[in-house]
Order: sequence, then structure tokens, then C-alpha cells
Amino acid sequence: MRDGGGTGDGTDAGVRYGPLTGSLGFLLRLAQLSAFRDFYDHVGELGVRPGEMSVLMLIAENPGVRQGVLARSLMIKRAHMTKMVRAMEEEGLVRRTIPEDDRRSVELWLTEAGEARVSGLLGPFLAHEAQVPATLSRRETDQLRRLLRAYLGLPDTNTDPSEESGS
Amino acid sequence: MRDGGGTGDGTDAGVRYGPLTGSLGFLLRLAQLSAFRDFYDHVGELGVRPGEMSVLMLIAENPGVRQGVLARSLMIKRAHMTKMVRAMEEEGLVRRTIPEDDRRSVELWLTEAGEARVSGLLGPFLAHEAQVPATLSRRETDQLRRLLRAYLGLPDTNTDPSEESGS
DNA sequence: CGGGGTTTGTTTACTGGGAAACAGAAATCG
DNA sequence: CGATTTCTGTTTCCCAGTAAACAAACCCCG
Repeated sequence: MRDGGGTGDGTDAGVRYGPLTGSLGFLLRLAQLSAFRDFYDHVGELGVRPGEMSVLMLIAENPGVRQGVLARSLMIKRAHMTKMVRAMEEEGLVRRTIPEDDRRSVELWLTEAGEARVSGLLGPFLAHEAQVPATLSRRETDQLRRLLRAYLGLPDTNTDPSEESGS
Repeated sequence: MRDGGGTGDGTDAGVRYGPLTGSLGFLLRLAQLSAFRDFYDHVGELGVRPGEMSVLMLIAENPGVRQGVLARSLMIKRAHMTKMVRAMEEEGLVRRTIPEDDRRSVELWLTEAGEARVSGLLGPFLAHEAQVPATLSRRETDQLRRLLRAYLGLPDTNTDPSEESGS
């Protein structure tokens, strides 16, 4: 018998969290795990992982972005970005070019297959994102996003939640 | 020498995040990485990782908790919990007992060394947690915590912040 | 010009964590 | 009671991601 609000998250086991209850880092970790699980349940069926999707989308949005900038933007190490991008190059999704003005760096572009991949993923992804987390109201969800962006120091982009969603 | 550029978050590289800007999962991922980095900067100096700390604190708060319950509470797999707890047993921090009424399961207890460890970590940890993230006001921080707990389906525990001890 | 320092990507070795298969104990059901 | 199913922890193998060392290119300054 679960105590009322069992959401299936696995966090309703009746343990006392003690000092962790108020820990922002701990809550962020649990929330991220929960969100990724949702991602796998919905978008993951299309055979894409969160990391791959974020890389593809950022290249699509910033053609020719340099590899290190991409790594820093996604807060992962350059070493790992090398592996991801190399693998995606092997898959024929990404093209890597070396600019003349700085021959250390690598610029990234989507191939046609890469663009097709993004096109195919965008719909399901946006549909997934449009869903309200079921434990929050729409207003709370918007506020949570806003606070997370503020926490990260990202600009408060007014991505008007009233737009598209139809298409 | 510490990198003094921007906010230090590494997310200010000028890239356009596109659909990811509004993605709750993506923002949660970045926020979690940022929070863990803070943790390592402050508490990590004491030679403890977030996972180890959370396990110790949960056992301290719930003596005799079963291993699987602990795993579910922290949203990690039992397989991994086995490894962590075994390692901590090797270190002499945790004691594992098999209850008579269910000889499959394992109950976890802190040893004296384990309790000493928790005692030594609690102060720095609480001091770390008391810090407001510098990009948020105190009120926003509290609200972020509240929204994360709601998102996770955790009870809205009013962790009385009345002991902010001077600052 | 040339020599240090820095940046960029890469390689290698390592850690945290998951997936799947498994064994023993418990529960269920004939 | 025995057979089957379920639950718990464990093992093995694998993947995402990091740390550290490195080489090439760039930059700065004499």
C-alpha cells in the first residue's frame, strides 16, 4: 500500500531524507533522472539518446559551430565530445571541417542525413516537451523552467509557450 | 588559477539553444551538472563524492534500511547499490546484516566510523547548502526547491531554514 | 625571427552507472 | 505438500563521461 501520492517515481518508499530533503543538488539530481526516464519512455523509442539529440539540435541551430564551443555549451568535456562527434560522423550525420583561419579547431555541420534525422526527431521531441509533468500545473512548469534558466545564468528567453504546438 | 570568465558556468558561449531552450529535461541536466560542480568545489575537498554522501546520510537517517529501498530512494539500480555499499563496507563505514524474517534482503547500518564520517561531513554540507546560488535570490531558491519537490512527487516538507547561523 | 604560454582537439586509462542474466529466498497457487 | 512466480541481491558486460597527458596550431612578447 502506497501512501497516497505514489507517482511511481520510486521516491515514495517511506524513507526519511534528512538533510538531503533540502539539498538543491540532490533534488536536481533526482529530477534529472526522472526527466531522462521520461525522455526514454517517449522519444527514446526513436532510437536516440539525450546526448545525441542535444548535439544534433545544437549543430542544426548553429551550423559550423566549433567542437569545443559545443562541448562547453552542453557542459561536457571536449574529450567526450570528440567521441560523440566522431561516432556521428561515422554514421553520416555530421560533417567536420577545419577552417583556414584556425587550423586547430573543427567546425561541425549536419549532413543531409543529419538534417533528416533532426526533422524526424523534432516533432516527437516537441510533443514530449509540451506535456506537463503531471505533478505540476502548467504555470508551475513554466516557473520551474524560468528558475532553472536563471539558476544557470541563461537569458530569460521568452519562448512563448502559446506558439506552434500544432504544426 | 581559476577561470574567471563569464559566470563560470560555461553556458555563455553565445550559441543558440533552439528547441532545447525550453526543454525541462535539458535544463535539469545542465542544472544538475552545475550543482554537482559546486558540490565538488566545496564539499568534495573532504574526499567524498555525492553518491557516497547521499548513501551515508540516508543510512544515518534510516538505520537498518534495506538495500533495495535505499537504491529506489536514490533512483539508482540495485546492481550499482550493491557495489557502492560493498565498497563502503570494505572501508569500514557500513555494516550489513541479514534479517531473520527475510533472508534475501540486507539491512544497512553505520559503523562508528561511518557515524563519525557523517558527523564530519554534515557541517560542511549544510554550510554548502545554505549558500544561495548567486544567480538566484533566496526566495527564488526556496521556490526552486519547492517546485523540484513537487515535480518529484515528494511531500512539501517545510525544512525550517531558521538556523542560518549568521551567514 | 624564435621561444614560452595558451588553446584545440585527441588518445589512453579510469570511474559511475545501467542492462541483462542469474541464484537463493519468499510468496502464491494448484 | 510441490511447482511456479516474484522479489532481493549479485555478477558480468557494456556505455556515458571524466582526468590526465599529449601534439599541433595559434598567440604574445623579447
